[in-house]
Amino acid sequence: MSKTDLRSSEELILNAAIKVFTRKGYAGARMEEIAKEAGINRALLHYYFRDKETMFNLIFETKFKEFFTGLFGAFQSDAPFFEKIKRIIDHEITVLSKHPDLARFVIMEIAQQPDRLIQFGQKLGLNPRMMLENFQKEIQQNVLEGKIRPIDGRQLLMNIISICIYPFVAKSIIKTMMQMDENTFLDLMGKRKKDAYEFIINAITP
Amino acid sequence: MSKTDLRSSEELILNAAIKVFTRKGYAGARMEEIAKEAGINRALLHYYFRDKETMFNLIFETKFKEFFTGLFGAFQSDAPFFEKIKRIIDHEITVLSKHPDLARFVIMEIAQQPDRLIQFGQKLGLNPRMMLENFQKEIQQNVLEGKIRPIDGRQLLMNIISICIYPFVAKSIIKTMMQMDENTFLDLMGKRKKDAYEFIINAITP
DNA sequence: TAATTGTTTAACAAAATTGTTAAAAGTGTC
DNA sequence: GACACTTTTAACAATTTTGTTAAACAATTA
Repeated sequence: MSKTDLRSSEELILNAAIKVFTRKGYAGARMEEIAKEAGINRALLHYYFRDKETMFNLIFETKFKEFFTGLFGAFQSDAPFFEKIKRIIDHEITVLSKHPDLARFVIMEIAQQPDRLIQFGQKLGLNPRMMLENFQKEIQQNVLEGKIRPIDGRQLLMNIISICIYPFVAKSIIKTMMQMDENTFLDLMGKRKKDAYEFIINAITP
Repeated sequence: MSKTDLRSSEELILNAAIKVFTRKGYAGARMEEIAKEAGINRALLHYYFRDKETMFNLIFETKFKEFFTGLFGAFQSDAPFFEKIKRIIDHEITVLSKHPDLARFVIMEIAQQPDRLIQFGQKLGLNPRMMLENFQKEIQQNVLEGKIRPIDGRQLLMNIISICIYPFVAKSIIKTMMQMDENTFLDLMGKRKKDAYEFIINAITP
């Protein structure tokens, strides 16, 4: 393959590895399948990347960042409270619609090895604790000012996140049960940006 | 080991297999680890159960049933609408609090092989489609009667399920970020039965 | 053209994992 | 004690998966 090809082999391999790892997880992924998906042979995988674990860590770091960074950004924006909620919802649903296996992959691999959350969080300079504390303070503030009903900040936080992320994690179940194809599902998720926002706002306005 | 022991080896193996499979998934589970967890040797695994796949299918069927049957029951109870929602929430949070890996396991394995949902659903005589259709009709009815705000039944359904299940799927992330130990988490889930109910009711009452 | 880099092939080595077998010993039952 | 069933041991076979190597070829660059 010449250098004038649209994508270098390295890139082809990386994209293939992303597909296979995010679909199957570390334990279920096969180097052979990655090579096949990339349209090259197994030897070349090891020419560009040391081994399976190295490859996985590279991809996990990318996906970890993709999953958390934007979300943290939305949480930390200085928009008014309701607007901030809107941004969180829009951002999550937009990102997860584009990356079908992202949420499931990250959640599963952290469940397999919880210390990855600390490890990669530090590596990327994310501070989940401070972020959550600030958001909870903001909730408390709004409760005190009577702008929203009294509610445990942790529960509201979990509700917002759950409503955004769960449908993508359980996508195959939802699609089967509701008899939707991929496009119908994505369409429903598009509408969900508005629906979820209204649902949450109705739930918390006094 | 004598027959007077509290648990038979078969039972020990099964419980060990449940632990390992639900924690690691099919691909990540190791027969060796199951034997170790059961306190017996690998040969005995094959004495009682043909092979890994047979074992897995047995356990998956059990867990599939555990995950869906009670939930379907709650959906199909003939309680009034709000009471039904309350039962669904209570049931889900109670079951998932007792079986920490249940939701993640079932969701992940169905994501790996979506036809399992149809296959095991039929085997257990569950009819997800009819159940969902009935619940959505009930939502429509309540909307028409003005008892709840206008809402897409599919979205409300997803909201209820998401709020109940997601915290258990992402448990390790939530625990780390909110700096909770296991007991604190379970305590929060206990309170969540009431909190989630109020949140949802507030969201839908006009 | 020579040198460098990228790529394929094919064979193979090494490791991990699963599954099998036979022999012996333990257990309870008749 | 004879019998059937359970369990352990230990070795090993089979398979799958991962990783390595050397040789040849292709493409690019100096």
